[in-house]
Parts: sequence; structure tokens; C-alpha cells
Amino acid sequence: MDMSCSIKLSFKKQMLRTREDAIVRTVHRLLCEKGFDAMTVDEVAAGVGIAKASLYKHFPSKEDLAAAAMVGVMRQAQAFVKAVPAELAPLDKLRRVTRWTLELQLAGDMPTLPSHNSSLRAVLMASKDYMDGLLEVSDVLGGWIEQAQSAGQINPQLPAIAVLYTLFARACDPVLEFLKLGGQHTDAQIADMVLGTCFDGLNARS
Amino acid sequence: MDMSCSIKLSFKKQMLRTREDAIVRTVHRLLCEKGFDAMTVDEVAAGVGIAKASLYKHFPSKEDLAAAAMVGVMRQAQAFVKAVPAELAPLDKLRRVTRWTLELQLAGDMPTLPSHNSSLRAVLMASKDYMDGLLEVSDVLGGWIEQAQSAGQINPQLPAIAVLYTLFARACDPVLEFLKLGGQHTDAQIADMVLGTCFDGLNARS
DNA sequence: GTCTATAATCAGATAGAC
DNA sequence: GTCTATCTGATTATAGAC
Repeated sequence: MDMSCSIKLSFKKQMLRTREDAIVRTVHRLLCEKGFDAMTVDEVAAGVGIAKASLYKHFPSKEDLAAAAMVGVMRQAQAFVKAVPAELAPLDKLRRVTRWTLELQLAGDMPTLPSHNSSLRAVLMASKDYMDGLLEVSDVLGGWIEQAQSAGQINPQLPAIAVLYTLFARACDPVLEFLKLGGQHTDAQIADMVLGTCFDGLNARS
Repeated sequence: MDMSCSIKLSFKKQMLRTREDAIVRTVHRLLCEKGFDAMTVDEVAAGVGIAKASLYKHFPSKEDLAAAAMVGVMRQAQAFVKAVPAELAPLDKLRRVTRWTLELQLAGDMPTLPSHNSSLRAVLMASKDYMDGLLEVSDVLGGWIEQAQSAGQINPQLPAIAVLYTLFARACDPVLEFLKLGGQHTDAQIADMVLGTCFDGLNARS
């Protein structure tokens, strides 16, 4: 008897979800194109094709808009990490994930956030979805790092956390952008150089 | 006969110079503490102890304030590079300069600018003092890089410009900040780790 | 050149009708 | 939930007296 009602509700929910997906996609695109600071809420509204006030019915602040987009990025990362072939050596797993972040940036598909914005950090850290993803990715990578160190593939004298941060930092490495602007190398060459520098260093191998 | 006049002028100029030095010092401090975006012109005026309108008699814009501070940083860099002992191996010269930038950051003495701000970039690139310093530092480092590559100390397969960018990027490496926040290591240890990772890579040496 | 006071602008967020 | 219209606060920059 109330089937029509439940169908209506589900339909409404689906519409809501679709609308919010459209918002998040626009936010993601703008974060990739110009970064958090340069992105305005007006632009987001215009990009989605709705009024700014409507945006605020879905997300309470600009920071929450960005956080929603970052949850999507983190989900992508979780999916990629899970799909890394288990039979690879730990070092090769780390290289694959790192290369993936480099390629995302080179393709213009990596959002850039200001690392010193405290209100943004607060919202990100208050997001359970984001933090769960970040922690899971960190755990998996951390395990690979320790395995690689035990196997003598990664310098065992480095604290694992330092290795983890160094890999995370590749996801916003300004070297990529500068080399790309130079126009002297293909994206693949740039990725190879930065990946090589990260793992092998600048020194010539002895 | 007009000696008193020329003395007065010189005195005035000296006062002007002193005042502008005070402004630049305050700007430098605020750029180190909070970065360009978070720094407001009101804060600069309050820090110097003068009215905001007076600031604008000395510098035409916020960007020019930052540029003046960056000229000072660039002069420091030029002086440091010049003082590197000529008898060192090229690789060791590069390591010294890189370590110096790491220590500046760890000491909280490195200004942070938003790399995507176009108006700021325009003002910086229009500053002859800044660009001259940047070019000279780049030239000297570039020479050392090529020497180190010829001597087989730095990977000769890497384009020199990629090496240069990689070293410049250490001057704003977020890994330093994260490791410092962790509180598990001293500044010296952090500098050692990042310097080692930069030149030797994450891999265990074969 | 320095000040007080104010302009001008921009962007995040909200009120209230529908 | 969506809209138009507006508020609010922050911030860069300037006018004009002294």
C-alpha cells in the first residue's frame, strides 16, 4: 500500500545523490584546475548550474565541498592500492602506487589543497570517510615499506614514517609542474625521472 | 655652501632606507610564520608600527612587499653559494647548499609563497634584483651539477634542469614540516634524512 | 611621509519567498 | 530544495588633512 511512497522516497534520494555527485565532480575539477584558494563557491555553483544558496543546502561550507571531493580521491587511492598485484615485491608495489600519483598529477587530475589552511585541515580530519581512507592507505603502504626494508630493498635506517611522508609528498611534487612547463619532456619521461629520483636519488649508482 | 643640503638629503635617505628595512624584516617574518596568503597588510603595518597608508608610500602593493622580502632571501642565497669552499667536490657543494635550505626551513626562516599566484609571480619576475639573483644561483648550481655529472657523482642520464628543480624543491619540501610535527626527531636528524633521501634515494644502496 | 578615515571589492554565507 | 537578493566580514588600496 505504501509502496508508491517508498518508491518516491527512494527516487528522491537518488535524485539527491545524483545532484550531490554532480557538485562533487565540479568541485574536483576546479580543485584540479586552480586549487582550493582560487576556487570560489560562485564558480562551483555556476559549474553545476544551480544557485549558490542551493549548494549550501547540500554542504555547509566551502571546506566541506573540498572534503567531499577529497573523499572521492581517497576512495580512488584505496581502490588502486587494493588492486596492486599481491605477487609483486614490496618495493615494486610502492613504485606502482607512487607512479600512479605522478600520472594523476601529470594528467591534471590531482586536486591541490593549501597545506597550511587550518580550517580546511579541521574539516578533513573530522571527515570519517576521509580519515578512514587515509589510515587504510597509510597502513597498507606502511606494511609494504617495512617488508621492503626487511628485504633490504629500502634503506632500513630510514624511519618508515619518513619513507611514507616522502612518498605522499610525491603527490604534490612541484618538480612535475616545472618540468611540464619546460616543455622539453613527455609526461612519461617526467614520471620516469621523478620516480627514479625518488627511489634511486640524484647520485650515480655506485 | 649646499653641504648642509646634501647632508640633509643623505640623512633623509638613510632614514628612508632604515624604515624600509624594518618593513622588509617584518614582511619576511610574517611570510615565514604564515605565508603570503595568510599575511595581511594590516599585520605588516602593525608589526612595523606605522599606519597602513604609510606602507603604500614605500611599496605599491602587497606583492611588492613580498618581492622585497624575497630579494633579501635571494641575496642570502647568493652570499651562501659564493662562500662555498671552491676546493670541495661539486657533489659536496650541492649537498651543502641543499642542506642550508633545509636548515633554514627547520629554523622557521624560510618564507613560503603560493606557487600558483599569478600576480605574485608577475611582480617577482619583474623584479630585476630578484631575477638576477635567481639566475646567478641557477647558473652556479647548474655548473656544479654538470661537473658532478661529468665526474660520475650525479646520474648523468638526468637532465641538469631536472636535478636543479629537484634541489630547488627541497626549499619547500613538506616532508620537513610533517616530520617536525611528529616530534620524534631532532632538526639535525630530519635534515640528514631528507638530504640523504634526496641524493641517495629511498632504495638501499646496492 | 605619516596619520585617520573610508572607499572598493570580493567571497563566504544566509534570509525569506516560492 | 531552489531561487533572488542581501548580509557580513575581511582585505587591499586610497583620499585628504597635517
